[in-house]
Amino acid sequence: MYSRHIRIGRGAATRRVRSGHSRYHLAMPELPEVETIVRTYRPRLEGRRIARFVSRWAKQAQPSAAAVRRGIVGKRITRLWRRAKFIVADVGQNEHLLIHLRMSGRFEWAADEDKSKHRHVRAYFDLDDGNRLLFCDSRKFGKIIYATDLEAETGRLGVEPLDSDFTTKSFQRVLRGRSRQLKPLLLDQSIVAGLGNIYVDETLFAAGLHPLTPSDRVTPKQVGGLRNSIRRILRKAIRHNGTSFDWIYPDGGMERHLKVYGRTGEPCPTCGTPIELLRVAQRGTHVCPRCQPCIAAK
DNA sequence: TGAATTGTTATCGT
DNA sequence: AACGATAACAATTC
Repeated sequence: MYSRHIRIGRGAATRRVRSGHSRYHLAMPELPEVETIVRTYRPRLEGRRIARFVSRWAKQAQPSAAAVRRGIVGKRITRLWRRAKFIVADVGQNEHLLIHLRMSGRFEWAADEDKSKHRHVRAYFDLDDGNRLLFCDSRKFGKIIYATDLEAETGRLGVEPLDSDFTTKSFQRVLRGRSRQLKPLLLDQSIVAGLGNIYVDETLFAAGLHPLTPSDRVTPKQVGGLRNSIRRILRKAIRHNGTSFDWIYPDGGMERHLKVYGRTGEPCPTCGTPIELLRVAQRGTHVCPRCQPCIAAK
């Protein structure tokens, strides 16, 4: 077992990567991680009836803990799927349980013998097969939502990047129609849904684009490259079960394939120039200054 | 101890 | 006014 330490900014927390019992946990579930979770839990959740729901931190339940309980208890989960970073459980005609993990949310089984994972239990679901599903979330930013109108919850989300309607042509219309820095644009869930800090940095590097590039300065060829990079990297990340920096996603393997994220100061895999850490849209942002030249605004 | 962490939303500025 | 950038916020960790 090895660990790698990464510093972000002056005096920032040290991250221990791929360390078995790390207590430095900075999980950031994005589309590939949520997809992995859905695939992992689907066999044990689809077809199950929810016998009990208990909320221990009511603010995370919407519209209220009581409304979630009334909405889902006694209902059968007919389908578990994903929309952007939402986990969606269909529990009836026009009835849905949506879970957003935000920064630190995760599922655990109460029966798991490793009880060290059972800290920060904020809610749990008892199933008709006797299993108890825990919702753990140290930062309490996650959301548990009961919705009869799915559109009201997800209607503002943009295109699914892996869907066929995410085309270079449609993406180009979006980029050309405004002048906005690429990184905040890609983080905006109402445009392309599901990207977060890790995959935005990775896709911009793959496309050779600087995060501050104004969207209307991106050439048609570059738009195609960026769109293809987004799809290629997300698919690859899903294939590797997402990125795991810690115990929250113990089985992910994508972190070994990240080229700039979390690699400040390390040589760029393409040209050897040290990876730089910038702050863009309040986020730690990793770039190769040579492969991703900065382009001025119009 | 205060700075760092993310996605969403409110507010500021041009 | 409309849009883009920025700050605030949720709470926790060391």
